[in-house]
Amino acid sequence: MVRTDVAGSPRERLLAAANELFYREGVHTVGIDRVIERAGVAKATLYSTFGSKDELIAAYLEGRHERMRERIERAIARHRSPRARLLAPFAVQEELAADDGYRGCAFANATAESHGPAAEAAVAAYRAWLRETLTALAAAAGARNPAALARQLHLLYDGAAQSARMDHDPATVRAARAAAAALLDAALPSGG
Amino acid sequence: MVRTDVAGSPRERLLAAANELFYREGVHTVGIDRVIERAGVAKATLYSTFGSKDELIAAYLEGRHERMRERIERAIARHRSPRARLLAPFAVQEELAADDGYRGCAFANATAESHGPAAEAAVAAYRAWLRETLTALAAAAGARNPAALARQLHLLYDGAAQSARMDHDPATVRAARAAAAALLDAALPSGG
DNA sequence: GTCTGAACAGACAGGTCTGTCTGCTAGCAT
DNA sequence: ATGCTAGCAGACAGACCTGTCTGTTCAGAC
Repeated sequence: MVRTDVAGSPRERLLAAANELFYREGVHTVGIDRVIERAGVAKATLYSTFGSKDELIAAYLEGRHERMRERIERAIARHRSPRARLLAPFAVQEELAADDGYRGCAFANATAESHGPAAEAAVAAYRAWLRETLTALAAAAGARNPAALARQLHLLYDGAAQSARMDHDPATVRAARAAAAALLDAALPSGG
Repeated sequence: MVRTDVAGSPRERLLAAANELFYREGVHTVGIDRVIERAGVAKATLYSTFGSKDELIAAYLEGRHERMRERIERAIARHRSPRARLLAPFAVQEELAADDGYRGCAFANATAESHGPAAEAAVAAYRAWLRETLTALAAAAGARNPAALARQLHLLYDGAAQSARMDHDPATVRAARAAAAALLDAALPSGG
C-alpha cells in the first residue's frame, strides 16, 4: 500500500520534485513531464493522486505554507518582547534570502504565472494567515491600529521578497527589517 | 512606407496590442497569435519588426517605462517640498491602483513569468531609474542616508504593487503611502 | 496459489506555442 | 509601365503542453 522506504510515497516524491522545480523555474515553465521524471513516478500516478496540474500546484503551495508557518511561528516564539516578535518574520525572510537559490515569494510568483482556482485559493490562505498573525502580534504590542500596522508590515514583507528577487541583492531584506523597525517606532507606544 | 493613418504604423499597433494583452493576461499566457490578431498585423511583420517574442516583451516594457517616467516626473514637478516630492510616486501608484484593470507592476509580473534576456534588461533599466530618482529626491530632502531611504521607499513601492495585485484591495496602496510618510518622518531632519 | 490494487512505462490525442516560409496585394518611385 | 518594398494571409515545421489510456509488474492479502 503506502510505500514507506527512504524515498517516501509517490505523493511525497511528487511534492518534493514539484517544490524544487516549481520554485526554481516557475510553475508555468515546468511541465508535468519534468516533475514526474524527477520524482520517478508514472504520469498516471500523478493524475490519480492530484487530479490536475493546478491541484498539484496548490498542494505545492500548501506545503510551503505549512513550512513557512512553522518556521515563522518558531521564530516568533524565540522572543518575548512584542516588538521583537513583530520583527521575527523579517528575520526569517533574511535567512531565506541569504540562500543562493532564493527566488522570492513562491506565492507571488505562482499567481503571476498561473491562474488556476486551486492555486489562487492556496495563495489567499497563506496571505490571510500571515495577515492575521501580524495583526495579533500588533494588537499584543499595543498598537493603536493593529490592522493598519499589520497591513504596512505585510506590504514591506511582500516588497522585500519582490525586490530581493529582482535585484538579486540580499541587502534589500535587511533594509526591509530596518524599515519595519522604523514603522514600529512610529506605531507602538514608546518603544513597546 | 510608414503608415500614418489613425491606427498608426504596424509597429505602433503591435505595441498597443501587446500593452493591453500582456499587461492584462501576462506575457507568457498571451501568444503571438493573439497579439497579431488584435493588432491586425501579419506574423511576418511582427518578426521582421521585433525579431522575437522576447524583444517584443522588452519593447512593451520599455513603453511602460517611458510612460511611467513621464507620469512620475510630472507628479514630482507638481510639488515643491522635498517631502511631498518623495511621496509623489506613491500618489501615482494610488491613481493606477484605483483602475479596475490594475494588475500590479508590469515589470515584476514579466520577470516572474518570462526569463528572456531582453525583457530582464528592460526591467533592470526601469528599476535603476526609479532607484536613482528616489535617491536624488532623498538627497535633496537632506536625508542622512539617501541611498538607504531610497531603498526603503522602493521596497514599499514594490510591496504596494504586489499586495494590491494579490489582495485586489486598493486600500493597500493608501497604506503604502502612509507607511512611506512614516519612514520619511524617521529619516528626514525635522519634517523637511 | 490466486487475486487485487498500486504503481510503472510509455503511446497517444488534441491542442498550443514560436518562428519560418511562400504567395499575394498594393502603393510609390522612376 | 515596371520594379521595389512593406505588409497581409496563412500554411507549415518542430517542439512542447496537459491529460487519457493501455498494458505490465509486483507486493501483499486471503
